Amino acid sequence: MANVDSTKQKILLAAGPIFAKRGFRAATVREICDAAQVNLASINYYFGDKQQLYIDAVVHARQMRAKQVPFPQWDESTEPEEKLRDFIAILLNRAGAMKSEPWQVRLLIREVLQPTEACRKLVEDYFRPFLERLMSIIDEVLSVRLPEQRRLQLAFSIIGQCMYYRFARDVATMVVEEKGFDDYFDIEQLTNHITEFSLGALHRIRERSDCEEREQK
Amino acid sequence: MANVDSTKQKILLAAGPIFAKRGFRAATVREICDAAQVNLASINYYFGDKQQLYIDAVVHARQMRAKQVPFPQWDESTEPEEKLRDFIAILLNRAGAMKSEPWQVRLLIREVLQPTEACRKLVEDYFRPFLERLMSIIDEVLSVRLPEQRRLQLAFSIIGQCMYYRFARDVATMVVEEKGFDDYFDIEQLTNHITEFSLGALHRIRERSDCEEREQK
DNA sequence: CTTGTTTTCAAACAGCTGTTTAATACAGTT
DNA sequence: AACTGTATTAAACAGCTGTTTGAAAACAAG
Repeated sequence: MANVDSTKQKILLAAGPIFAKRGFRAATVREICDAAQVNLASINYYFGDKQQLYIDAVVHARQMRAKQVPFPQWDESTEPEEKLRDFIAILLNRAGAMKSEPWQVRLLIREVLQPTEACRKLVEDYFRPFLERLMSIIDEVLSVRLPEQRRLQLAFSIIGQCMYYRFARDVATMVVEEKGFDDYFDIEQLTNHITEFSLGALHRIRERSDCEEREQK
Repeated sequence: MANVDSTKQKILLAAGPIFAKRGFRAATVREICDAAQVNLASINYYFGDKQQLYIDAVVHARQMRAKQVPFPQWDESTEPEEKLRDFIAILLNRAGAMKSEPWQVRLLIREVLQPTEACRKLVEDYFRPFLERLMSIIDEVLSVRLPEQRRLQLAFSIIGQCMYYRFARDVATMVVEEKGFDDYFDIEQLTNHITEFSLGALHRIRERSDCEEREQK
């Protein structure tokens, strides 16, 4: 039953890349069954219908991806600036910025751009904890805890910079393809740039908040 | 022939919102023809096939959107920081950040995320000039012209912050919906935040580049 | 082996898809 | 009034879609 070669498992493994490549609608059950080398009726037998197979495939992809790029172990001596750099590198890596990403990412991105029923779990189990972790790093960098909406805006500014290279990758590549793009837009370079850019902005905010405190006194 | 009520025009106007809502594949010629109140065969008669209608609809959407949110007139006395703020506001407005956007935007976003044949023109006529304009503003803010790849990275960091609120809008809304999101994430607030964040980062870069110049001397 | 259950299979189904066709209606011209 | 090129229409077409079906096969338990 729980064998990795079981029909249900074969379907689930074959469905992920195909849903990722074509999207829910364009992916056909015949293509999935051909790839899984199972009979056409198997999807309905094991999953009920195509939609339920899709939901299961998304959940499965998230579980796989969470293990593939784990967070490092930080101790108390780790500087918050160092944590921020790690976080940005992880986000760029998980998102597969500026390079062909694994199918799991493509499947998750589809849910971000056009959420279906599969998305709510995704947010609660995956995105929200991710965001909270970033916001606490921001707190450390700033040495103060700003109001909630400010923390969110700052976190979104950092996430936005990273995810842009995934969302708009094709267009960005087209725009600058003749300028020797590849050399300067690998993940390491992007990590350096986004970390520097964001730390510059955060330190500027800290300085100003220090000034305001002094003025109020 | 060129009447706005001509059959071809009716099809083009009806096709845009439907392609935007459903995507190329899920949109059906029957739905478009019903909405346009024309016969089923009219699309093939005037456009050849469904794909050509889609390409024409994308081009049409771009032309409409370019007029809807124009750039302001800047003179020589306009501060570069002011230009940057205007630019960010325009980008957020054009992208329809954090609110239901016009169908033209939705159609263009589809091309950014998954380019088809219609995308190349879009890049050359629309995105590339937009990017160049931003990079020249960055030059003004920094008072120096950095190497090309640095200018690009900086521009992408600013565009990425803005476009995040369009790309990940649904997820972002879900993540923070219970926190009184709406009040702090309208376009004006976002313009203030992203401008401040980006200027902080840019000014920090300018200071450092000044230091490096001084060290080299 | 026999029985009962689960799994697999080829075939068919009903519905929707983009496209084509041939007949018709409508202008403008001679 | 007859002709002509264009525009519209209802109908049909061929193909693909997800799903269902009923029987065959495989399997496990007694």
